[in-house]
Amino acid sequence: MKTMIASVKGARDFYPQEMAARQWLYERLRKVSLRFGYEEYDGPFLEKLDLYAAKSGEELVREQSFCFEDRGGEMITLRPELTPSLARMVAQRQSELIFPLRWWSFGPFWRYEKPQRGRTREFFQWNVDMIGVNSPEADAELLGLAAEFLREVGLKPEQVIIRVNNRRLMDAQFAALEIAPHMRPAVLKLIDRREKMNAAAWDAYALEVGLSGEQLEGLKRLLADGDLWQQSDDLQRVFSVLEAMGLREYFRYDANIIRGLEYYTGTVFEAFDVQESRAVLGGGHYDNLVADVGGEPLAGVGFAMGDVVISLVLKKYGLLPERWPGVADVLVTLFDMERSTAAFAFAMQLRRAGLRVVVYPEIAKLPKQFKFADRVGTRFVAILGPDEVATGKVTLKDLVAHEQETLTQEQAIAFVQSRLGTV
RNA sequence: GUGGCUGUAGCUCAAUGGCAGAGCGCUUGACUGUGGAUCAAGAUGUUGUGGGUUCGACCCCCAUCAGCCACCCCA
Repeated sequence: MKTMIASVKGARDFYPQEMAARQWLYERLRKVSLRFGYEEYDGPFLEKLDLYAAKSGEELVREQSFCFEDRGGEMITLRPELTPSLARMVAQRQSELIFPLRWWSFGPFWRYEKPQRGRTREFFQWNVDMIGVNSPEADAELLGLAAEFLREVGLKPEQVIIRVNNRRLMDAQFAALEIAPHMRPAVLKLIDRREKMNAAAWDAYALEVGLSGEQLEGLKRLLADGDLWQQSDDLQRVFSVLEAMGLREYFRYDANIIRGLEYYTGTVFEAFDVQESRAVLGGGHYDNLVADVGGEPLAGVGFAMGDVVISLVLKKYGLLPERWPGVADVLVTLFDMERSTAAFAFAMQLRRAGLRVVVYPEIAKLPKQFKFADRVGTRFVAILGPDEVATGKVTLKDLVAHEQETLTQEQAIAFVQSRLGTV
């Protein structure tokens, strides 16, 4: 084999089989998005570096995104996330858009990270946002949409659970523990890291952050309290709506859910594969989406889901279809040179009747042509040999039913359509 | 960005420092107008890449690339 140029690190090839899986996923999330009245949109794949520098940490952008200088000397970034583009798009037309708006998107993103299982440098992400509203009911709708997607793809609450918390609730609890406001970001980070450290190391880390022993004990009590949500009016209303939607079983209150992002101000949530505690999707409520890019403050709620982890999870639970429908319904064989024009003509009739048809592209032995049909998964094989052409007929074999009949061409079309259930 | 494990046929993997193999898949035939099954025969490798040690390297050493695992991060 000649030397081959390797693909870019962390990028994936989508062979037809993988493309079918991607399309399958897209169709399902699209279906759920539309069912809830969300409109599809997209931003540009290229953005100015400044757009992200304004919001995210500069270091993150510089070290974890693909940046380059264009010919005019401008720093351009392959979009690492959609939210800043969304904020700009909303701000640009803030006075003419109808709020609350419900938008969703599915497209490629790039992050310059070290690839490993479940993490690639090029990935697809589903983004769903409701903007211009500030209510627990809006949060609940979006949570419900996320859960409905899980249900739609066949994931059960025992497999993937959505853990929910609320930043304001946590803030009130911190105040009750007399944790000073300036320490709260560090405490949030502390909580975020809890599941990744052993208990003793975490305790030490907590004291290092500046918590007193008493505060640490209080914090632990708080994190273990599964009923804490009852002290939050927001969460009571969120869970009540989810209950009414019949999706309550997908959700669990968990004080450990914080989310790294600074702009979340209210309800936050993360869906996890229960077995591996791997994050499948995440999001939350924000008070101010567009002010950083020059608009008037707007509240909203949104979440994002990458295609990589959800695909791994679906595959693990056997929910990704293994076999995709074959590329065609009918293979028309070529018998010999003299009979080939009849084959091409018949194939065209089948296509005009709405069937997916391939003609074997060279004259070959019938066993070879049948084998090809079997392997690519066409259900029917049509033969126009000397006998058929002489009588204006066609022999049609159903490879699934192991039956064949010699019919007129009109009968043959009807035969295939009825067996495929397309009529 | 840090540390670790792994890289051998299209795929999954063997091979004590001494002739590079198996299963699956693939090609052809048994079968000149009929796929899957069976049987037979056949093809396929610069052992990721580049150096080094050695009489001799898939094996040992160094570097590099890629994948995986744990950190980091997770917008």
